Amino acid sequence: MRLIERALIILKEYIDNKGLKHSSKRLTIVESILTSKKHLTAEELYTKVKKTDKSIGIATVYRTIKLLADCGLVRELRFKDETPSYEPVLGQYHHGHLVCLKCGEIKEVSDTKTEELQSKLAKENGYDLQSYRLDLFGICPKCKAKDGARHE
Amino acid sequence: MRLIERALIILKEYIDNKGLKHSSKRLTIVESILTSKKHLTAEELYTKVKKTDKSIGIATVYRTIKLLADCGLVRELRFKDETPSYEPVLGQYHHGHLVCLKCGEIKEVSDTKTEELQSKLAKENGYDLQSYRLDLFGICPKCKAKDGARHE
DNA sequence: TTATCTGCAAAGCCTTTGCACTTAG
DNA sequence: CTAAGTGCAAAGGCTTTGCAGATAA
Repeated sequence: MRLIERALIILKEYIDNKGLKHSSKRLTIVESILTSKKHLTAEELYTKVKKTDKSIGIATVYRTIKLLADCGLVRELRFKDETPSYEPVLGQYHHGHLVCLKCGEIKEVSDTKTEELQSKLAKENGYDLQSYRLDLFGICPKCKAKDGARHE
Repeated sequence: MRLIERALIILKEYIDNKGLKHSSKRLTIVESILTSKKHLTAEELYTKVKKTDKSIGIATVYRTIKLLADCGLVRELRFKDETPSYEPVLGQYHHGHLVCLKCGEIKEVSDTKTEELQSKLAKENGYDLQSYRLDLFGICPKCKAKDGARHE
């Protein structure tokens, strides 16, 4: 399954970059959530994970979820009055652009929170989100400095 | 301020319909949150409310927030790893587009939360946001039904 | 060996709830 | 008068954290 392999590579790089270590328990949890077709709460993931490795504790599940969220492989969903749940973010291609109206500079930005809302927004309308385009138009810091000439 | 008056009418109707009662404490809390320019956490609202009526307890703040959420006058925001906060939903009008990749249908969607995040996103990068474009691409419910070819 | 990883259980945080009293209708 | 509203403090539910032992590099 290519998407998952790619995700595992991303994770590996993240772990290596941060000087963290690999572990089989973590891998079990990662695979459990990445192969899930639906979002899972921490408890549900914990239950699922235990089927593979009964010795895993829920603290590790939480720690792994946080790790995955940090490297962008999982995102947290919160529905009204519900326990938060987590869903894998696989081959989805997401980023937006920040465009300076003065100098035309274009900067790529990505933001999990924004994505999350977009996905939710689509879902609320019954759509399956496949991709999005987000363009933010404004004045970049450099031009502000030149222009405003009075604030930072 | 017309928007707030309208909100108070909505609330009154909600209360009357449900056979609930009016109370000055509740009104204080409602006014505090509806006139807030930014979203507030329960604690922040509690603090604000206390300036008007020191005898209000935080439990009532929570109860009132829930009431307002139920009648659609306030919505909950949850940013990653942050305490939930609440923002008034008044006459705001913001929108992006939901575009169906199959049939091309374009639907306007509006969402304050998304806009707020966009503004935040721009800010994080040092930009002053002036406008934005948000297009979400996916498959609309109708096309999903047709395609699946085995449902509908 | 050293820093990270883990399970466990305790601690934390935010929110809800039970109770007795107050108050609107 | 009756049912809803409220403050207070206790109870809950979900997450995080301290610790000591296990483990990757």
